[in-house]
Amino acid sequence: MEELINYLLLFGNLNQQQIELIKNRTTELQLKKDEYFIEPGKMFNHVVFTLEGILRISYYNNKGEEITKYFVDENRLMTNPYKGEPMTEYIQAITNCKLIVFSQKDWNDLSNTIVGWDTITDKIFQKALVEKLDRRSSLVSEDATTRYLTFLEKFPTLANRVPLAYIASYLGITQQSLSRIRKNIR
Amino acid sequence: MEELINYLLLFGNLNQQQIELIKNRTTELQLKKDEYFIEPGKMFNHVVFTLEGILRISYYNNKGEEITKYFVDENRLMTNPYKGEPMTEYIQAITNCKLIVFSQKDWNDLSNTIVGWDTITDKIFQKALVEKLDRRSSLVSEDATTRYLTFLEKFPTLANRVPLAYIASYLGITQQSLSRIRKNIR
DNA sequence: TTCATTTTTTACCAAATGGTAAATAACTCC
DNA sequence: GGAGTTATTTACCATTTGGTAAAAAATGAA
Repeated sequence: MEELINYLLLFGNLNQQQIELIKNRTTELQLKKDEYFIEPGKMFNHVVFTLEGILRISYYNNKGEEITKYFVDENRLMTNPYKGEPMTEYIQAITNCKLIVFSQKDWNDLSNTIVGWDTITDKIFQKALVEKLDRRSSLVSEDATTRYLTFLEKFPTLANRVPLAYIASYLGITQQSLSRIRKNIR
Repeated sequence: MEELINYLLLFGNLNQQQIELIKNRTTELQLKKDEYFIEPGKMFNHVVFTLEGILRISYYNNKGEEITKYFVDENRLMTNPYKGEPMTEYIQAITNCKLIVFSQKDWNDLSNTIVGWDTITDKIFQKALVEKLDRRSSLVSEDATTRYLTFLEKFPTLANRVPLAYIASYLGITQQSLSRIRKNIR
């Protein structure tokens, strides 16, 4: 809970009263390892903050392969960027997760009550998007080994907590290749 | 000019008075083919709308290769997502360009004068980011031929107007490979 | 612990892509 | 139009990565 408040405070100011308003609107949700939180076709207009655990966002490409688009680790705010449209992606818990979930109604209430709420949270969402774009972008021009090394740099804590197959899929290589790369770099 | 207004109106309402305010704040800028508009290290807190021509956003990776991160074609609003920080990327005109440029001051004035300005423009910037992320993301898991076919689908008008080397760089392949792919798919 | 299941590693060969180099084509500037 | 420049294509071979298959290791359940 405090984690969320501290995170929000990095992007703007909130007084004690506003912080109480926020706390009153939060719901905790636990997910078990491997559990799918959201699947394609479902509406998802909630906002989620990750207290513990790792989420994986994935989809099936037109070759029928399941592609990991990105991971969401602890202390991140996430939402459906195509708000109002059915999800096209899966959200899956890779580990046991503890989440804070805002319903669309609660989120709107906060938006209407707290001056600057949208400014703060839009800043957060935009920053997350820009970072994701940069990471995904740099992968395109790198060879497989460099992709993995970059991944280790950017997400040093994820490598041991995420199954190899998901990392390989995120990097756009086969798991055999990633296994070979792991061997070669040590 | 009308193009910009029509574009903005796709994302929210503006009355005639507000439209006049916007028009009064616009400056036109022409760029010649191959001219660099912005280079790394420079501050760029402007907002640009593309009336005519194609821009290319690029950077040097750590192997010293110049990577094309994305193209900006006609009728798009663009800005530096790392506002306040020096640019890390180049913005180059690939063709002769006619742009509308808002200075930071003019932009802020609009933001302070027009109710809903930030809502409209943030929506535009976020949508652009989400689309870029999706496109870049899908490239990661595709082979070279599929990358090019996807590119043709998404940007049918760009293929003939952008030099092959830039497209290859955008797709993360060599220009020789792209040339070979072009031959094979006809 | 033991067995069954899942994950990761390894091996081998085929296919795709990269790197170097040169030829051809297209474009620019006098 | 012609010379020089730049962009694109082609060829050849080396290297990387993928696909199939199987072995080894790790994990989980009884």
